[in-house]
Amino acid sequence: MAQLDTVSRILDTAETLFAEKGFSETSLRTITSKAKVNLAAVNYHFGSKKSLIQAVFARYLDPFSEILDKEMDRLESEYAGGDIPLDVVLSTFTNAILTMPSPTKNGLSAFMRLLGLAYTQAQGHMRRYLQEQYGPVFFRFANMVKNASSDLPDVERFWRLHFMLGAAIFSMSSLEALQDIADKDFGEQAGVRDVVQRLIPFVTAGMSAPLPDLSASNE
Amino acid sequence: MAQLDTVSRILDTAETLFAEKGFSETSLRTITSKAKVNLAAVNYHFGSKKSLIQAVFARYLDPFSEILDKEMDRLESEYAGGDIPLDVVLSTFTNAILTMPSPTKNGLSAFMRLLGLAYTQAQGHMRRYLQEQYGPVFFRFANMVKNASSDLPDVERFWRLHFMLGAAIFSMSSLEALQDIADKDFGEQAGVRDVVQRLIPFVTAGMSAPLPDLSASNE
DNA sequence: TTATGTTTCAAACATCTGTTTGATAGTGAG
DNA sequence: CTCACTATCAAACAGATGTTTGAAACATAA
Repeated sequence: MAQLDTVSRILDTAETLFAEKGFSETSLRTITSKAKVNLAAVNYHFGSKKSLIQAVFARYLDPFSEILDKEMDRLESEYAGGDIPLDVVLSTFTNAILTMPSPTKNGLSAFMRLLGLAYTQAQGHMRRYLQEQYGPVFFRFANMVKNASSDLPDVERFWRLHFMLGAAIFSMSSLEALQDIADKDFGEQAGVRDVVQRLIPFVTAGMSAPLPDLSASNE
Repeated sequence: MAQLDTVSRILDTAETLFAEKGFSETSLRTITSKAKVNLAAVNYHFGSKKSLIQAVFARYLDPFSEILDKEMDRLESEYAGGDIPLDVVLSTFTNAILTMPSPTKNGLSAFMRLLGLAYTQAQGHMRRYLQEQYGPVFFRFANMVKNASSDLPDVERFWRLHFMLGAAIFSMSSLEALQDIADKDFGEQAGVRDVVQRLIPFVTAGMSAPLPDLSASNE
């Protein structure tokens, strides 16, 4: 491995360790020793551990949100005001993920794990940071989904969007473990692309499922 | 609140705090002070923090797995060797969750959050514990799903099962946050039952979606 | 060269962590 | 009552954590 500068080495190592063990389970000492930099380097370059976590995310999400934004431009001009099918909208999202030049060699399964962790583990600062930083782009995407499923009641779509999100984040964040099982049990060596390609029909069908009967009483 | 004994007070408080902030983010001192018991009480009654975490899970999963097992008995005798529709199988699972007498007042959204955390956060001991302790029941359930979707290739079903799992765990673990948004944006006060009732058609449709085209090259 | 600003480093800091200890009550049986 | 057992408590323990410090090394420009 080429001798990168201190900042990059910290980011790479932190990303790997965070994805493996979580944020609070990864100490600065583990990061810095594995990255072969001094302990104080993190606080010197990033200020705090929190800021380091945000920096790890930014390195992925900055290029991704940019690509997604451009892809949505392309899509809107291509369909020129006409209706965009739902599966096309969804594929745009996943394609943006797949074509994104990975900032590190830790594939995007690492990043997906991070996303999942950020959503479930970090209750406070991380979720707020993500919303403030990348909210507009995802809001735009959510709007495209809305237009592509205009027959769906708003509330229903809201929940289904999160079902979709859950299916994606959960399976992607456990990707490596699941790939191992799939390989052992079925002899199939699935790449990230294969899993995504399986995911698309699943969520598309879920989005166009018949409406539920909510006649039962509330809790 | 009635003055419960030390063990129960610890379990209740630990459950709430774990669900709110995660396992490693919750210290024994926070638990014991909030539960108004001595710090040493946890180690005295449970042995260690790890064992406390497992005890919190056991209090939910022991009755749940028992109910699920009996429900599967009932289902098999009712259909007497015949094919059981997929949505019936899935509803059995969710009904087992919904009808389960909650050991605490922290509804089951707290427990769902715990499950999600255990799957994503606790990398080692927790997942192993869950598998060893409750593996057989869930294996039996997975088999029922298999019989109810026999037209699906094994690999495909494997992945879709995890998509399903992700949608459920993810949305349930963020349930309260999502309910707040749904209430604010759409004026709908959805209970746990409503969300589950929305989830069923979504995952059922996903399970019976058309097979994906995997012609593209691997990564 | 000197001077200036940036980066690295070992060491220490203060605080928090899970766990253990030994003393002190409380309880029920013989 | 006495004995043995269980439970609670304040205090201490040993170790890990994020962060800060002040000196040293390095680079760059005047």
